[in-house]
Amino acid sequence: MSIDNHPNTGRFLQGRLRHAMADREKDLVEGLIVRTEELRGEQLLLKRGDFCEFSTILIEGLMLRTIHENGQRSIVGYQVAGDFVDLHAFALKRLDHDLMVIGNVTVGYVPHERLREIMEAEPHLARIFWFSTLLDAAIHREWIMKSQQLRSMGRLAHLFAELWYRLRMVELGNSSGFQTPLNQIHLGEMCGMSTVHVNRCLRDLREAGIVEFRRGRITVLDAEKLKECARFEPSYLYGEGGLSVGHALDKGTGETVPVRRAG
Amino acid sequence: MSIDNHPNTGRFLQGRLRHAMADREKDLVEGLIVRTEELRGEQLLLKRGDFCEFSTILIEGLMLRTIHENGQRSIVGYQVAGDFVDLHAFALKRLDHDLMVIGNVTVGYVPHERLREIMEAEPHLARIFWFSTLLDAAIHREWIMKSQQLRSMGRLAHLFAELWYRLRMVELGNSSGFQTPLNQIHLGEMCGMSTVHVNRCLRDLREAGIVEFRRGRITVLDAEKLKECARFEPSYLYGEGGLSVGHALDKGTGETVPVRRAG
DNA sequence: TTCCGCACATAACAAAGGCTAAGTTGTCCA
DNA sequence: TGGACAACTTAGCCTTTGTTATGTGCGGAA
Repeated sequence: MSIDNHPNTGRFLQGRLRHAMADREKDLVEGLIVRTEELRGEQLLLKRGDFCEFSTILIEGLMLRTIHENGQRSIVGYQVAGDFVDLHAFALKRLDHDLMVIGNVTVGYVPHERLREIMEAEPHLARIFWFSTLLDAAIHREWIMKSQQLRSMGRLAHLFAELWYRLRMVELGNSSGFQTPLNQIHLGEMCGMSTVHVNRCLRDLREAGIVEFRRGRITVLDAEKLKECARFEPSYLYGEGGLSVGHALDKGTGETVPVRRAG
Repeated sequence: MSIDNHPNTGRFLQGRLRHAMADREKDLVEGLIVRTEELRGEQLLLKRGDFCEFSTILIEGLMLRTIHENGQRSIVGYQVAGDFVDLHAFALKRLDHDLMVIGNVTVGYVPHERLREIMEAEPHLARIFWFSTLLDAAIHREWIMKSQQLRSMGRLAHLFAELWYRLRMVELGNSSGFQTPLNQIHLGEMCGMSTVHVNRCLRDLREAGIVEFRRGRITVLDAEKLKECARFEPSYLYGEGGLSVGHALDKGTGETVPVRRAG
């Protein structure tokens, strides 16, 4: 099935890259996809150490970046619909972590050969791709920060706040909450805590009137309290529309203010 | 002072990028530096939220990526001599974290304008720059994993193991250990634990005959025990020489083995 | 030399969170 | 309809870690 007649094309590429790309560029990127695949349940898509010759765009659903070490699994990140999941496989070649799908997922495959071609022909797109991987890194840093500064309830709240924010950017979820294929085990693996303790904290969050987690449905009871409890400050997601890649590079607008001169 | 007569030029760019670049390319990158600066003590180089028009190469010393939130400081990463520290400022423009120098440091400044030019003229270098930021992201992921899977003593051991490994890649440090400007407060901020507990764990590590920390000198007492205690598996640092960017992209060698076909 | 300040060290208590072991609920399928 | 199974829930105990308080040792400045 081509991307053009996929039922979810509407949401595709409306996420992190939407502000920085012209319509023509969006068409170009969509045209890179040589095949789409639908997957369901929890399964491994790519293994740590694999070499690959294609990258993956997440068209619909949720994907997890996991690392298995000494029998234990960690979830070190996730991607939502519209994300270019696997761009770093293009430059790294060998993956340093696993990619898993969860729930009902549609992925699109992009051969590295075609990526290479388009990046030479369209330097602006190349920078946007780079930006996309840098955004993942910024999210990683925020996760490191939260793991250092927040106790378990705050970490859970931060996860919910971030997920909610990212899902609303692609018009999934609304002001009352969102759906997710994650269960309490996943939450524990994402926040570095035991399942039992996840459950305790979920009860605390519910009783505090902040969020409610119930069988794959997250209901935000009080957005302000959630933000405060999570100390959630979304600027690291660069979601305000001014991704600035295109603008600053193409036009050199006055919005870039140097703080130290290098001359 | 130009980079050419800087006393530490020998180590410059011998780190993460050394295997992937031709001598000509190394010269090109060194030529990008318009000014070097020496700094000492602990000071802020760039602030979260700053916009900048240059990137930074760390020629000598140690730099920290920090995030201050509600009066508390987190160290979410660090760079060692030879690292291209600040490449992501080129594409992100607005920084999501602070950059601090610590100890005796020499930095080189590269204007974004020159980066832009060279990346268009030398696509291979552009991919190497991209790779460098992806390597930072891989390190972030490992930090997330270790914060989820290891208890405090293991996290500390992992930090020492990684630092030791990265410093030896640039010929700082030797088989017995290394020097560092970090103190116990920094260690706590890097591993997400209180200073008191850092001290407890350092005693445990010393008494277990694993590593000894003493006023800026880390002595590795038993490399095997250290590796085991930290569950340190350095493949995420892509340090084996096969960074594969140049190889796979330039020659399409047989070393890339696709695991899933996208056609 | 003496004093001051910073980094390091230790102890005692409190809080957070892990672990084991039971339940309970809901859903799917024979 | 009932049994199997997975996800969720709770309790109790114990380890890990944070907090507060206080002490020690070393190097630099007057």
